[in-house]
Amino acid sequence: MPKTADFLAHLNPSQRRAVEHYCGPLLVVAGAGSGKTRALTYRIANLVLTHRVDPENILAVTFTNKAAREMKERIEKLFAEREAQSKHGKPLEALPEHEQTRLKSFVYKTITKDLWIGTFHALCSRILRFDIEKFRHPGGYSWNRNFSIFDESDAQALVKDIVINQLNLDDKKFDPRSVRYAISNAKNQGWSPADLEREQPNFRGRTIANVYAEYQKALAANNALDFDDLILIPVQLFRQNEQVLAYWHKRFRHILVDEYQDTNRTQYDLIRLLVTNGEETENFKDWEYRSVFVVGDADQSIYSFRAADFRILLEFQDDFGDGLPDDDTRTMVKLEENYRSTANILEAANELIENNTERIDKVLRATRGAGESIFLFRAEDETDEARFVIDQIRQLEQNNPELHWGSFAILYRTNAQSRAFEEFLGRYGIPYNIVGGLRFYDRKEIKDVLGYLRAIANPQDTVSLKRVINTPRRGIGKTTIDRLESAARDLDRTLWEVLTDETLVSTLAGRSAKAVSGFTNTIQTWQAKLEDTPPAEIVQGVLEDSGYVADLKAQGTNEADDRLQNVQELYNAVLQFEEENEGATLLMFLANASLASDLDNTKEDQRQVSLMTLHSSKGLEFPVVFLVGVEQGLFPNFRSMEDPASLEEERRLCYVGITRAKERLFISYARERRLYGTREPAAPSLFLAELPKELLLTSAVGALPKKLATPIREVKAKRAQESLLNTHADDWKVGDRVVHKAYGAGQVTHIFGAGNKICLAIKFPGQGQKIIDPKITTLQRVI
DNA sequence: TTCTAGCCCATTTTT
DNA sequence: TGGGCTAGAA
Repeated sequence: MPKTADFLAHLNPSQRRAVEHYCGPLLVVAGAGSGKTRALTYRIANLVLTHRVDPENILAVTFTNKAAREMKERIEKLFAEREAQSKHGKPLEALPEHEQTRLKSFVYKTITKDLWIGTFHALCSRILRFDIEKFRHPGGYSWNRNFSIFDESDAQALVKDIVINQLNLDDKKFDPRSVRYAISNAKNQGWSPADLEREQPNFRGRTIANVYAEYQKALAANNALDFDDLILIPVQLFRQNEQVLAYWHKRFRHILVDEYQDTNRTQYDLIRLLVTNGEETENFKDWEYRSVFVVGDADQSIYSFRAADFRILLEFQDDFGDGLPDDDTRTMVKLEENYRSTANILEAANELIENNTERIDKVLRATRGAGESIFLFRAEDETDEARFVIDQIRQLEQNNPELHWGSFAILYRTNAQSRAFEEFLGRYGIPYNIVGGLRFYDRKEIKDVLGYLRAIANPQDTVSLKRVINTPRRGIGKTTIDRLESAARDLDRTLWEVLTDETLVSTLAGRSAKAVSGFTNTIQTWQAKLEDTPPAEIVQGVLEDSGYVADLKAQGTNEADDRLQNVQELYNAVLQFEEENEGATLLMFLANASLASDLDNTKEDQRQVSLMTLHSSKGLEFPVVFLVGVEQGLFPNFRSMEDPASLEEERRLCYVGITRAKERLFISYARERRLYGTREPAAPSLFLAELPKELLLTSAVGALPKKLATPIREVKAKRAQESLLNTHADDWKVGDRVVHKAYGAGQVTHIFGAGNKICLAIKFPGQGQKIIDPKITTLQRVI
């Protein structure tokens, strides 16, 4: 029998309840830093080990590739560790390298390979590769399994073309961007064009619905789906085809959803359909060998502008759960113990978020000491603010050997704020990394190469075809393309069909005709090899045959060199993909690339200061955090100040920012700020007034403190000293709250001995009573 | 077909 | 302030 206790022993009682949950619904309300990933991974392990659930029957959904990858890695490690213990009686680390590798690959083959862990989009695209040909669109459109996935800019371009060229609308009134936004929103609510029209029966609503209908038609003509379709189409398919739904319902007996507060209506529908096999939730009772386990934190819901709706989380109890009050319910667990931040930081976060009305009551409990005060700095302007922040970083780094550049993060509301900080970081030669910004797969050269690959895999993809038909320049200009396209329209054929029709092409001017057939030959050559050629070989061949690399080399500029390097990087990514996925096809690589956010988000650099928006910081933690630009109009942003719901979201964003900090938190605001070229006076954010005054250390009249009051090292020394002094019986009394390094928070229940020779009995929730000598073990008091 | 001056605009963005 | 896009020139 497996020793289940081995990995459950480290859990606190709430975590344990979550991890040991077997069948039925469970909502895990997981505060920041409360060990939510741990609960998820341990539960999966527990399902497999204790309840003998077949890994094939487990579906775990995340929102980011990074979260999915982390979960996979942690589960793999958990199992490998267990194997090492049971086979060798040693921890994994203690085994020789080759044995570690052998165990890991054994675990992969027998367990993790069969788990479905991934983002909503990746999982849905996998389902669609099986079943999209069974989907019946009401407009009669159809897709095949080679479908392309259009990214945001492809989608945007398509909408723009429809608004301006097809429907001849005024693009001032119907800004393609906001039209695209409205369409995306409709899809995320699960609305068809007709539904959208019903929801908004005015001229604007009708017009947008019209664009939506045309847009969907165009997507189908390209055999393409946008990100929203990847979720919406499976939902529609499940609703119209009982067999298909029954298959997946039977397959996914245990469904886990991470970041549940970020789900939108369509994603919720997908989960609900899979769980209940299409039945209404209130009628669904058949929980035998079946569960839905969702983890989230309404206080960290910051993506409502992406149609995320945290009310879905708030409604879970009425929806799947028993609906009983918090104290009696068996379908909700709260993880409130925070293992990340000092008590001061947590108290500030708790006080701030109390000002929100729409939430589940929850208070983060500290398991660590009070820590330092939060430092509030008033800067003259954005330059002064940057100077302050960089000064602090330099001093802290110098005075604290345990801190390195990677220990610091500068968090801001808008990307535009990064400039001033970059300047000062550059001036002092401090390495830094801006998280976000232009993504690898959004680079022009990468989109070009992927355009070729998509055109090969899916020739109906006219958007990709047009992207590369004259890249590099091969003399197929606008007029030629226009003529080909209008021929396609007249004959009701795709552009590709026209391009490959020799008779039609021969009507073009001689030079153009030759260029076109040269291009189509290249594409056709590789299409023929698509099935039985490894993707890397196709990529290399296309790069050569198309002249893309040759063209970049010929340019010889620095910019072209950079592009070449990125193309090389993409090639490496294909190779790596082949290595990691046995029998990988080009189609698989393309799906992966369309859904990947970045290549290098794997490496977390220890040697660079991180700069990022508050949104990007969710899920991360840093020893020292600078929350900058905390001013009215900037944060909260002026667009959110009128509407109470938006203001609450800004407050949650602030809450996310504060809870990123482990040891020290600095908050700053400026008296005036240059925005878009003009200087504007600025006022401190209302969020500052909501923080407890006694936790804030403020700079007097904005003067720069030369040195930090107490660098971390000194604080640590001081704490150690305090604990040494605390050895007199008089210093302790029953009821004192303390924090122990390994056991966490606890309370003194007995004091033994007298004078200098004492020891304490301390009760740690979930771990029983321990006898501790405060002279030997460092204890931190909690006030 | 390609280049460039000037115009407009401006949160956040897991996929 | 600066990046992206368009209209007009080369």
